[in-house]
Amino acid sequence: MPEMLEVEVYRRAAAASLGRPIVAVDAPDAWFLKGGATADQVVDALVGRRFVADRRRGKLLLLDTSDDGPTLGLRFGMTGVLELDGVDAIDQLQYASHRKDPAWERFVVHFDGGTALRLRDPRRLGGVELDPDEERLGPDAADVGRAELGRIVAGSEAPLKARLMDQARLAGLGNLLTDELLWRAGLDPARPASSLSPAEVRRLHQHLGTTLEVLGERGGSHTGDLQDARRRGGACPRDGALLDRRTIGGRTTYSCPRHQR
DNA sequence: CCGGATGTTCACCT
DNA sequence: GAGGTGAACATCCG
Repeated sequence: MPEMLEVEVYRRAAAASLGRPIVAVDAPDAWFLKGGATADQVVDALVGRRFVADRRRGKLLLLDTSDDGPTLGLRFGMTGVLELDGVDAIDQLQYASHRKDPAWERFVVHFDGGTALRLRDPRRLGGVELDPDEERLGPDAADVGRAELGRIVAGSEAPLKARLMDQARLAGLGNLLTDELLWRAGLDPARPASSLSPAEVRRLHQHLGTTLEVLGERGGSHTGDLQDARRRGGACPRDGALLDRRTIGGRTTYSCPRHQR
C-alpha cells in the first residue's frame, strides 16, 4: 500500500465526506471484508449514519460514524486507491493501474446527493473492517518519541529494518520509507535492532522526522533520494558506492555498504 | 516468459 | 518464544 504518507493523503481526501448521510454501501467482495462481518452487517451498520471523524494509525484509515455507530477501518494493500467524488486521492501510485475497471471496486460508500467514496484495489490486498483492533498497532511513526523509539529497537535482536517495519511495534513504515530512512540515517538495515547506541537512536529518530516531512512534501514514499537507485546495479546517491541488494525482513532491501554501518 | 513490485496473514520450519 | 520462509491475493512492468 501505500505506506503511511499515502494513507495520510487518503485520510485528508476522506475528510471531505464527513457529515454526508450514507444512503447505500456496496460490499460486493466478501473476501475483502475482514473481521468476520458479512456484507449485510456492514451495510446495515453504515447506512443511515454519517462519518464524523477521520483518523489514521499507521497504514490504517479510520472513519468514525455517527449515532454510536462503528468505526470503519480501511486498508489499502499495495495497490488500493481511494476515490472521492470521482477523483482519485492519489493518481500516481506506482504498481497500481491507472485504469478504473469497475471490477476492482471492492467497497463503495454512497452518500446522499449521488457522491461516493470508492476503494479500488486491483490486487485485492487491502480490506475493510468494522471496529478494527487499533491496539494491535504500535504508535504511529509520525508521533513516536525518541525514548519510545529507543525502547522499540532495544527489545529485539531482529534486523533493525524488520523491527522498524513490524506494525505491531511501530505503525506506518513500509519497505520504501524504511530503506530511505536507514539510508539517510547511515544505519545498516541488517544490524540487530538492539545494537544501536543511544546516539544512533537519536540519529534514527531525527531522520525519521525529516524523512516523513520531506517525502510527505514531495508527494509520497516513492519520492526518496534513494528511489532511483533501488535497482540492481544502483549506486549510492551520496557516495557512489554500489548498493547492496538483500532480503531483510522478507523484503528486498537496498543499502549502501560504505556509509550505512 | 519470468521475476518482482509501497502489504498482511497464516502455516510451517529452525 | 523468536525469527525466517513461502504461499496466497491479482495486475502491471521491464
